[in-house]
Amino acid sequence: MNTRPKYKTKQKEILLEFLEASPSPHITAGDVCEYFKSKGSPIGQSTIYRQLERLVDEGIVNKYTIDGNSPACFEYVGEGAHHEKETCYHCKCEKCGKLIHLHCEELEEFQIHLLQEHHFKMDPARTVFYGVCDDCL
Amino acid sequence: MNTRPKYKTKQKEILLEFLEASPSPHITAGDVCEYFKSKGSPIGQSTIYRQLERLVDEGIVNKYTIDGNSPACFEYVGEGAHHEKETCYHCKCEKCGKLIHLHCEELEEFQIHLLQEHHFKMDPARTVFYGVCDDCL
DNA sequence: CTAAGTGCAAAATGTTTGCATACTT
DNA sequence: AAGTATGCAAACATTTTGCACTTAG
Repeated sequence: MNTRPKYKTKQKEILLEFLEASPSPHITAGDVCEYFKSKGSPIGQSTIYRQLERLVDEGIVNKYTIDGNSPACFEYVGEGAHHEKETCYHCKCEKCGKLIHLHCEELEEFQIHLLQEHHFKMDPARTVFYGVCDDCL
Repeated sequence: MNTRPKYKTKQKEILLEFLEASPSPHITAGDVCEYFKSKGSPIGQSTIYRQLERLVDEGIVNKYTIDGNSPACFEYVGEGAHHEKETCYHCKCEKCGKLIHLHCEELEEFQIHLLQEHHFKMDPARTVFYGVCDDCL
């Protein structure tokens, strides 16, 4: 986990710029690669993966694992936003495969309950609720 | 998702037997393959994957995604799990891998909230909370 | 100059698939 | 006989890695 950046590079800069400009929680590494490829590949694929991983370590970007086989999703949250931004939770429909992301006060409360009563610190970025969505019910 | 079994095969039978005998929540498809390979390969890899997937659909086996890159874990829960025992929820520690089973009133309430406010019917048998356990905190 | 970062192509990983064969009913 | 399931090996998709090269400090 020794991933503190030492040098400031062009690649890192434009990657961050891009993420900041498209703060979707559902950007995959592949999406990023594709985007930059279409722009004349100013960043290579390995660098994208490596920088993304680093940004996750730094807490500037969140990584969500929706399901084991699909690619991981990344969400830009920014430097300062650690406490300001609401956590994004995920529900995945087992019927149609749709991914729902939601912000939920009750869930945040439950998380606290889980920690206080069950001594388990849940990680919302890794936890996905499986079930059946509205449309499929 | 048409995966209801039609024929009863030898392979399916011994796979189920094996899972039932080792009800660990940390068995991966690879583990199963390895095991059967060491037994003279009475089941091929594709069959293992295909049957496992089917068992998950049938609710006889649970599948956990620990993190996008590591292999999925399977847990035998058996036929009866669907037909209402007490609802059991799972928390999985990302540090030590421990699986915690818990019964929780708040969580059941939250489930109702999820259904009523967010129109999502969560399936507790398939949902695992990932985070960090007491010991590892 | 040195350490850190990059890019390529190749490897690793875990899982799925096409197709001919074999088994269930 | 007809419909399923199997096994192999090859295909896949995503991510990681080895190594020579470039760049920031």
